[in-house]
Amino acid sequence: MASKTAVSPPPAVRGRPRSNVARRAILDAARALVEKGGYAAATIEAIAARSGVAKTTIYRSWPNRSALLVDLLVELSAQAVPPPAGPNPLRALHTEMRGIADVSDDLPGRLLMALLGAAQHDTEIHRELVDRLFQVRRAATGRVVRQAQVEGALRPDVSPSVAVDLLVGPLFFRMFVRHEPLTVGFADQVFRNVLAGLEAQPGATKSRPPRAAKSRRRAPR
Amino acid sequence: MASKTAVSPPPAVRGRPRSNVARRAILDAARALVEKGGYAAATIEAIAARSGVAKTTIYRSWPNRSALLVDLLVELSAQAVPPPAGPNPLRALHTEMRGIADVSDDLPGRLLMALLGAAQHDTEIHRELVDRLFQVRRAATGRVVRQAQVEGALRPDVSPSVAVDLLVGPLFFRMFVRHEPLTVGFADQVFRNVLAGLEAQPGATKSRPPRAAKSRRRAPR
Amino acid sequence: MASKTAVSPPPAVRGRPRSNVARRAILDAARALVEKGGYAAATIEAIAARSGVAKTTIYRSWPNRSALLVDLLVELSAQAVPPPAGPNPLRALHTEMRGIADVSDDLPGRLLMALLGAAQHDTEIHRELVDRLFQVRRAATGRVVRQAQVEGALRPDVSPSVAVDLLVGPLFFRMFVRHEPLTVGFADQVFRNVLAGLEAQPGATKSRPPRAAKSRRRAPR
Amino acid sequence: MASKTAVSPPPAVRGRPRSNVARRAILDAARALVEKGGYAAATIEAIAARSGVAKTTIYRSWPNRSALLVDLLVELSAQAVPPPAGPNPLRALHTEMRGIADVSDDLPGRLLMALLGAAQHDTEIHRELVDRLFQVRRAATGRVVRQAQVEGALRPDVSPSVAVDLLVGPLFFRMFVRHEPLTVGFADQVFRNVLAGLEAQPGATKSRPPRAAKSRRRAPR
DNA sequence: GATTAATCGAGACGGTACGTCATGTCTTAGC
DNA sequence: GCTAAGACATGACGTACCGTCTCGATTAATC
Repeated sequence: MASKTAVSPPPAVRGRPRSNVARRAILDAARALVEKGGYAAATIEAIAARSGVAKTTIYRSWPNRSALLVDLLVELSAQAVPPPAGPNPLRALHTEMRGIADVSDDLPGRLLMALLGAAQHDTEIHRELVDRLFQVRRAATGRVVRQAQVEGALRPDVSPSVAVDLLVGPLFFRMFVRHEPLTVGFADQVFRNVLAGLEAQPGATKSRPPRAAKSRRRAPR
Repeated sequence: MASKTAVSPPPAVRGRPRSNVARRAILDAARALVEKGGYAAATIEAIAARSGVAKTTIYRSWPNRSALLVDLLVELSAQAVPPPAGPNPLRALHTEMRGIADVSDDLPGRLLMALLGAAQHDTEIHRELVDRLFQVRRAATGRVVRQAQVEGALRPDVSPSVAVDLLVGPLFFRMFVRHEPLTVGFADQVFRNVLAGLEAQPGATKSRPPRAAKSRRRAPR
Repeated sequence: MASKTAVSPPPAVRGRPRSNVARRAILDAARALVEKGGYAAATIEAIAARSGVAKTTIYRSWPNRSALLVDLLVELSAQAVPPPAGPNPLRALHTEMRGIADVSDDLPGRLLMALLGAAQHDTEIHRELVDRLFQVRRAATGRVVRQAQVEGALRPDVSPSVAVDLLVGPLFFRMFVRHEPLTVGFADQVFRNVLAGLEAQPGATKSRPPRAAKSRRRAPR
Repeated sequence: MASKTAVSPPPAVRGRPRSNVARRAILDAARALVEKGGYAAATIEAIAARSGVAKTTIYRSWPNRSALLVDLLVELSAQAVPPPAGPNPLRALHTEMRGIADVSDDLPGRLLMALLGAAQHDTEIHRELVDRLFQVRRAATGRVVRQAQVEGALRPDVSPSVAVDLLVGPLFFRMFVRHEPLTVGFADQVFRNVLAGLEAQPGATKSRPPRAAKSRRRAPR
């Protein structure tokens, strides 16, 4: 003990380590429950029962069921939609949108919807989702937009953040608000029509009549 | 008696009619609770306690608290954002989007978010929201888009349904997914940039004077 | 409907005539409900539903369901066990005890048990039972005992009230406390053995043939 | 450890043990409520409120309030009327009857009456009462009767079970059916008069002429 | 190899809210 | 006028999960 305090703080993990077996069993049980009964079925109680794990063990690793499910979602989505990449930024954006449409009806998509729903009542869940899912992805997509602007493929006067909202907003709207199937065809339409408004004009690259821009940009009120 | 059987059976409301006093008290209590404690605070139990009404009376009129809150929302939003109208369709669309941004942080907006959240777990709520709120409004907005297409202000080859998604999708995305303040400025940016992709090309179809575009883009109000 | 008023005797009385019809329907419904679901099934609500009568109508005639059921019981028991009668008082007593055993498992018996049970929590029911059922019968039985004493068949130094308790107490005890079948054989045993203690001693007062006492004690069956 | 595996697996009480503090608080609260408001006042809700215990905790130990109250009654009666004992069986019986009369108006007596009432509607309660209260006591009393028969103090041709019914039946009848005070004087009268019929005849022991019995045995009607 | 400390399962605990049931009172419309 | 229908306040029911808290029994790293 003397040596322990004397030397630099060694990791010194005392006691029995957390069981990976338990962790896996918990996440698997949660996944199965969400799959067949939706978010509502994945109660801590049910997860514990199904995984053969004590509630205590769950609460030792997660503060509540939403945190657990966010973990599950992160795990699932990591292997679902890879972040946008490739030499052609516009194509990368298009690919990503189609990817979103693709998984929207699978488990990760439905789980995301459920968690986004819960996030409306629970700030903590929202923060978790933002920190662990949205932020990374959004930043990546934003960078692709920025690159397209640099290359002259997109108008540079639109903030990448707004551009991303324009592209993915309609997709989420369909899923989340309208609860309608998110087809690849719809993703294509959104991509095409939004791009039409964002693309740099054929002849005019970066210079656009300032006056028009002004009036367009004028804040009403 | 003859007349009764002769004519169609009158509704013949039997028994003691529902009390409007109770209904008002319930909705008012729900509103107050949502206002100060959010959706989570508006439990049936709390609503009953605050309104001085028996739980059974609430359950007699609504199957669960979400149905009740949808009723409340319908009531509130009726007086909040009027459906798009006016001679100039583009201006009407713009006005509507600004209206949405305007109320997004008020009670109706927050309540809508909460209910949309609950709708992710409860099909019934979703159906209610669609039937009693979205459908009417969406149809109205769709008609305005269609009119703009007829007048040659918007490209006719984009389905009005998709156009509406492009316009309002980003707004909901901000509110619902990103939980960021929905400013009028943002609504303007969305409107402007989406329009840029949707409006009829200058020399293309119906030939509309470019200058007109300017005024069209001017913020209403 | 025209035929209805045309044919059947037009009671034509506006308010009241329904009264007796309703009363019968109520009691019949109550009886049916008790028969198939026991006391617990005969709620005012259920009786109203089954009889097609409004709850109000029931409450106009009875203060609560127990009062109603006491009425039903009185009706039923009137035709079940007639009060003790006959020239030979001892035989009358014996007959009555056998009568009680006989009906103990029929509807009146079971209903009585249920009401006696409810009477433990509800003074009102108890008073009703006493006033409308027990008192009359008990008085009659007491008179028979008294007569037997006068005739010299029973010892005169035992209060008739106590004698009645000795005779019927064990019967009720079996039914009520032990919930065991009340056979005629058991009634006989009780009668015989209690009588052995109550009857006048052979040579004592009115001189009864000793042999009778002996035989009386023989166990039947 | 060796011994543990060697021997049969011990009961192995898993999980957190039931709290005796909670149990005591619950029973005490129940007792207090019964004391001042009768059986009706001792609702689960009220017991929970008064004892500061959660309803769930109560339901974890008892299926319903009657089961709880039976437990309370067992506890109370254990210290109230001790089972009959002593060298002289007749005196023991007499003492027991006086004991019953003694406590009949105290809490255990009133509680027993209430539970017997509830038992008329609820088989489960009845079974509990029989198993945990009546059976033991009845067996003890029966043994005393048997002993008295062996000693020649009581006629041997009467089943002890019937004898017990004859002795205590009238007491319960008074309490339960007539709701009249159970005095020691009444207990004495019952004892004396029943004994008069059960006592072995001075000279006559077991021989009784079978023939006379027939006519008297005839079923009246 | 013994000590030790955090893990594990199990399940009891105080809570909150749920949705249901029956009570007895009341308020309508209808005949 | 009384009836049927049914809304109403009340109060208790029994259930579901929540997140926390004991328990005794395992582990593995440290001593």
